[in-house]
Amino acid sequence: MIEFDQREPETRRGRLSRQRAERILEAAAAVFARKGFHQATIREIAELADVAEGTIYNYFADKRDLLVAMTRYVVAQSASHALAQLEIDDDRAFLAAFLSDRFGFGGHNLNFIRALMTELWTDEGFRQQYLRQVMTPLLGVMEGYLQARVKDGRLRPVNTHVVVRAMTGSFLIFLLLGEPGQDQLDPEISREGLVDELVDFFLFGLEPRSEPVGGDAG
Amino acid sequence: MIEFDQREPETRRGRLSRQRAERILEAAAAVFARKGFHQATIREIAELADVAEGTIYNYFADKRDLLVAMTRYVVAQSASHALAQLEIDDDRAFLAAFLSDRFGFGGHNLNFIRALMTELWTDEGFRQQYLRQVMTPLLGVMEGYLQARVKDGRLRPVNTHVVVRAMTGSFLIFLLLGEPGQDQLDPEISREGLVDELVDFFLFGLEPRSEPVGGDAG
Amino acid sequence: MIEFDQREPETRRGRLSRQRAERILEAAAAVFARKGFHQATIREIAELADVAEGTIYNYFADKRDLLVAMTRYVVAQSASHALAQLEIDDDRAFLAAFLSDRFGFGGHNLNFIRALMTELWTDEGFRQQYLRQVMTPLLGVMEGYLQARVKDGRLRPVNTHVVVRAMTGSFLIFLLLGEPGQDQLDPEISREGLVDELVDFFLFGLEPRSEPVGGDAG
Amino acid sequence: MIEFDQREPETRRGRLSRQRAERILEAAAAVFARKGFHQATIREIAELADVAEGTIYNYFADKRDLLVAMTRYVVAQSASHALAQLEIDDDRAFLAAFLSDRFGFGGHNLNFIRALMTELWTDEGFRQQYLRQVMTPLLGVMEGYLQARVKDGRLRPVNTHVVVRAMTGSFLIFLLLGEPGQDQLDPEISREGLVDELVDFFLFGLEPRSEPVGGDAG
DNA sequence: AATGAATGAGCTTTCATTCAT
DNA sequence: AATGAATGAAAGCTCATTCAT
Repeated sequence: MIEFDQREPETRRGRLSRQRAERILEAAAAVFARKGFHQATIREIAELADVAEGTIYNYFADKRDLLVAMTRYVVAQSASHALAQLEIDDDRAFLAAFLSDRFGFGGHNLNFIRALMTELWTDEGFRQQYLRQVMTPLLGVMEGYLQARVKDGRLRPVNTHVVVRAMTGSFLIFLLLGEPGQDQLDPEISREGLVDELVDFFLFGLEPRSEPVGGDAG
Repeated sequence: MIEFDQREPETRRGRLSRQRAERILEAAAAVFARKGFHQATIREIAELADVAEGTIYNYFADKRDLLVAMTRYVVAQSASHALAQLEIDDDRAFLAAFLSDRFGFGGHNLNFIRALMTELWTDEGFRQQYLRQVMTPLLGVMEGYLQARVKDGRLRPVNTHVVVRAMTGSFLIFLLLGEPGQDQLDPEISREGLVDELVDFFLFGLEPRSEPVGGDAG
Repeated sequence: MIEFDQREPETRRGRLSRQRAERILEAAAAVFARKGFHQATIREIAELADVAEGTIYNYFADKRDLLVAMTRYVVAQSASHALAQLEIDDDRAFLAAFLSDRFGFGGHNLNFIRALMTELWTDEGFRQQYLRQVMTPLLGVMEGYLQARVKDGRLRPVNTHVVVRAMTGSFLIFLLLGEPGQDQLDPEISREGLVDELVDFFLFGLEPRSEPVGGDAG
Repeated sequence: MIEFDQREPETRRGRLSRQRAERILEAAAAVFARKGFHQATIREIAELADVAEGTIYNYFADKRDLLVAMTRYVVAQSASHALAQLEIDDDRAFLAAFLSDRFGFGGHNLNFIRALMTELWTDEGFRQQYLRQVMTPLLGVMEGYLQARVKDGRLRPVNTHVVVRAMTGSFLIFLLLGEPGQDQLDPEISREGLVDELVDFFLFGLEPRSEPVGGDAG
């Protein structure tokens, strides 16, 4: 399902091998998601992928490597899609579409994200790797977008580095605390409502608008 | 540092016993922080606390109980302090003080918070317990504060439930990604700079101010 | 309840001390019986005896010693009583009374006997000690009785050593397999029926007798 | 020595695997016998079987399962053989042969029997299982034999249920107390002497017989 | 003499990883 | 390349025993 950037004609061997690797990755995603990294066992992943345990070690160095590879695999599935919205011109529409998309992805991959977050907080090496290879590029694209808007004067001059991360955190915490519809959150807010509120907050902040703000607020 | 609500003169036994429990809790905090819950071993905690492994089980039922007790212990150290800033009247000053305080706490307890976050994402039971007993009350106070300000007309009418969580997420992600001064973040931003940027963002949002914005943006 | 062979006037100290030892022994009997030797814990025995764990070690060298002492204590409670039947002159009546008494004791102390048998089969040292100190004397009395009867010509000349043990084994196995009234054994046999059958078997064996015996005894 | 009901040619894998399982079972028998169930450790069994600890868990679910499997294994070695003597027509000869055979088996498997008896007295579940699956069928065959002889008038009408168990107990106790040749028993009695005495006792009982018995103890 | 907190060896069991086939 | 049996290092936890009070 994922596209590796290779064009050369694959050998039969190579194709089978790649398919097998993907089966393992998908099994890993499922099991890591269901159990978390430490609770997941190689045996269970192997069973789900319908390969022998030893086979996994022909494709991945060790369990941790499998987590990293799996993460890249899953993220790759969604990244391009996620960034497609950057075409949208209207800020409000763009933010809403982007957040909705991310919540959709998060909802469908909640368990996976949990496994990911767990290791992210725990394993320094994995965190460095993930941040550098996955997070920073993704955030970078967002930053570029915002910077362009700032330059155009369509957005306030803000530190895009900070703002992009703040928005990301605002999004992630709802995955941690529970999305709308789950008992943790005010049950009256739908996902759309949540997205709208967040977009409002991102665009306008807390201060009253429309009337000139008093000098003391500065 | 923690206050047990007892006034009676402690027996020598009781004092030693309490000190020992605290030594264990502090060792647990350190090891859980360094390794995460699953990676941490009772043996290592015992060694750091300079106590036999079995002794830990005289004070805590099992490993999970130790995590829960440790969490309460650390959280108790900071909660009251954190809410003292609610007295500040000026919004910008209040938010800045609050965030600074939280970043200060987060910086000093980063490892503990990591251990906490790890389990929060992983363990459903622990998450429920923590959210209900610690997070919700804390967020509730913030919500109350915001609601009052909204009522006064000093803040826009926003869904405080959402906004409080969004702000919390914006804060937490910098603990995950690394605060200013660490290599992950633009090294030119100081903590104060970060706090200022965040406060700006919280108060004003992304939209240009001072001039009326076109109706379509609303 | 047990008589230690001491006549000297006990000091208050001594009396309290003896009572305490007996409380421990009785608690030990109860717990060993309920759980078996290895499953039983010193803590549970201490709790039941209402003493501290350490106190037990003031009276008994270690856990095994407690088992041995407890065994002597329980056996002593019944030995003299058991041997009182030796006065009975009629062989059938004697055997029946003796067996009934032993089954009665066994039924009431089944759990204790189980704990005892377990260790008897397992622990060579304990077995030697028990056999020499408890079993051999008891069996010796029985042997003496039989030998006297043989000398009188009222019983066949048999190897009393073997016969006494054979009879004992015949008795014990019903404690292992379950006495009448329990599901393992033919439920139609009462304890009296069992005793009668055994006595018959002991006295007459399997061979048809050359002279008619009372019709019902067959 | 045991017969698995398979005819297909074994694979090399399968053969090695079976041999390994048997090595484990034999090691288990030895260690359980020496130490009893609770005292025995997986480590020791593994060492004796020259196998890693983990390997044992590839073949047996847990320690208790190993005990059960081991019991079946040992019992299977002897059951059919034991019942072969049922062909013998003469009662005395039959009983003597049967007892000799059982003592032979008991002597060679004394340690195993000890381990078995230990758990039999201790573990209710195991006892039920063992009695139902092993003991009752075995005793049942004996009962059938005796009943036939009673019907023929070649034996007294006795309650075969009771008598068979009584005889079994008479046999077992010598395994507990020690067979002839061991210090516990009168060292002058050989195993044959013991068997003869028991057979005598079983056939004739204690009562003087109506025909004059020779002056020697015969 | 009594206490019970502290001790730490030792237990069963799991599971990532290796490697002969 | 694929297999899966074998490995053995830990892990959490228990509990007989000690010893300062």
